[in-house]
Amino acid sequence: MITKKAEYAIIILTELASHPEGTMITSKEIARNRSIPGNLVVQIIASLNEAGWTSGSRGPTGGIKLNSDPSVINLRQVIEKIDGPVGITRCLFSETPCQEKTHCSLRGVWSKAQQSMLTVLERVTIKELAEGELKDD
Amino acid sequence: MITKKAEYAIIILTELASHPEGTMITSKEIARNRSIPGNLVVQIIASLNEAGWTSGSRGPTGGIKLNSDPSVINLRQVIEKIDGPVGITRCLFSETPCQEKTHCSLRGVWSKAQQSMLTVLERVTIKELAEGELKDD
DNA sequence: ATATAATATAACCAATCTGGTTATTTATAA
DNA sequence: TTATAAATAACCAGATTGGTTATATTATAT
Repeated sequence: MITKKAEYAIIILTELASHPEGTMITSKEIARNRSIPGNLVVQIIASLNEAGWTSGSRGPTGGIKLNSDPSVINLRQVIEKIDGPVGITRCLFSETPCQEKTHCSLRGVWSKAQQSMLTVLERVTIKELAEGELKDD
Repeated sequence: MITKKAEYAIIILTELASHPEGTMITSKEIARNRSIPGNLVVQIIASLNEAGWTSGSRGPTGGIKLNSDPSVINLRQVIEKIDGPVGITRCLFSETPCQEKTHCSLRGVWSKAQQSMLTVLERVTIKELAEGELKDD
């Protein structure tokens, strides 16, 4: 399952993308605007920084700003950065197919189903999400 | 994540489908043939019985037999019988969208991604899996 | 009848994962 | 030098998973 932390990460990036380019906002503001526990925001942003998508500056007037063009960050990337590799079954985590049968038909099915899901997630960017929200604010 | 029990359930049905129609095999045989812990097989078959796909008869000469045409059992059905409703995110388990924004763009994305995955799983039947195995036995 | 082989049902359990909380440290502006 | 904010790390309770164990029930073979 895609974790709530990954979902929060997407929401945090969307929040950042919904402010004018280069703007800094504090993690506290993000937490308040999006109803995410404050300390979790900080924790998640650490990963987003690691990916290079965001960066923070400390002290008063400090905050977080978006470093990357939100149109090039897609949801799969964010999910995998936070949760690690996606796998809809345990089977897909093992490098090699189990050897129960010479060829396990199931593995191919899992793989296809998962790829189908990931393709949808790859095609949605943070920018699109941010724009999608504007429509009904 | 699709649990190992659901995967086992599919494998058990495939094993049953790979024997001549009407044949009974014991849960112990299934366990041995497919390397599944014996007691788990019994546990899982209870659910398969409940769905009407299989039934057991007790005593010596007893065993399990497939009641349904394996070409009408698809993987989504089996997974949902064992694991309950599928949800790739917590969000999709709540009946109503959260009200953070008037319209949450994310929910639609999750839903589309999940549906895409489920469609693949719906299109694969137990019969196809059983036939797929024959190719390289 | 009775022992045996099989399904059926239920309770239990250790390990892992999740969604947090708490505490501490570091940097910076005023 | 003090307040504010990010950064980092450790901890934790509850849920889920993938089993195991124990016991009851039923049907057959002898």
